[in-house]
Amino acid sequence: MAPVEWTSWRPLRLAEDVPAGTLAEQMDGGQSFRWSLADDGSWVGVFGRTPAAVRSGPHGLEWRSPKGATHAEEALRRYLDVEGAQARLSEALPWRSDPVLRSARAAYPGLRILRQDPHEALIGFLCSSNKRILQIRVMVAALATKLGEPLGGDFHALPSWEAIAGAEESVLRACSLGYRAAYLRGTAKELLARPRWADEFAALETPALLAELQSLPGVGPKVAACVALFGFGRLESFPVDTWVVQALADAYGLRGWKPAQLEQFGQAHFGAAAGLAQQYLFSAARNGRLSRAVVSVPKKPARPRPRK
DNA sequence: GTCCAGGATTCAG
DNA sequence: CTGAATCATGGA
Repeated sequence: MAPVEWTSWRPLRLAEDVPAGTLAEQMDGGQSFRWSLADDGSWVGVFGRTPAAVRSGPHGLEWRSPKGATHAEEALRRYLDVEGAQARLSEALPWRSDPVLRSARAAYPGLRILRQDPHEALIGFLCSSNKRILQIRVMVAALATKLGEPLGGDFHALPSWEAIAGAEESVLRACSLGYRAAYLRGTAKELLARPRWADEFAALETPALLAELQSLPGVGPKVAACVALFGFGRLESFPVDTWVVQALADAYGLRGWKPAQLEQFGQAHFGAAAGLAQQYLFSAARNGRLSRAVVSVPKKPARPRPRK
């Protein structure tokens, strides 16, 4: 395997600067599971079928790709939302009146929701249940290496549904998937017959999208919310995992609330970019940087509203 | 050994 | 409908 020849580093010219701490959280904070920290401090990985590297350099965020890659810059600018749509959405979040959100947002300035493709998000979060981020990354890397198309160097695309559905049991088991192997195979078998599934799903309103996602094996409320947020750009989606449960209990006084109730609270309280607010809180909570001040103690709704 | 992880599914009530 | 048990694996 010939070593990869990289282009020189080039600036991305962001709407808002991204410090190294924010970049680390963005590339390895539980959104995508495809990026690794290289010895030189840069983040190296594959998005879609494009290998790339990014780093927080002396002149802001910089990128490079293997020589010969076409459209890598355009794709990366989209992936990282360089154009700044999320900068405006973040500004519009209620951080002025919410000191918990304000401190979480200040801890990770410039943090963005990665605009992953649906395939990447779905495979990643099918592996995510009851697993830590590091282990999810290992599982996804094994899937790509064993079943994904080689992209040069040691880079591999994520496996197609056809490759997953046709994989030997021993191969999947060697990816440390545990019981999630059945989730992946089950979803692969259903989507194998729907090559346009991502386009069909993308045409749905968010409630219908969530319902369609949850009809897949291994996709429950939380995984569906993550795939909608990270894979389909539904910024209003508010995934509730164990960290968000703890963050909302500690900092918002919402002890004893069930996940569906917390999801309803998050969307009502944070609005159109609730998913982005969720990512600030998730990152702050997971890294022990969440403000402990209770900002509000709303009344618990009598019944969680069904997701429709 | 015990507990937990960006939970989902199945089953008892 | 809700809550508990179960699932496979690895790290703290």
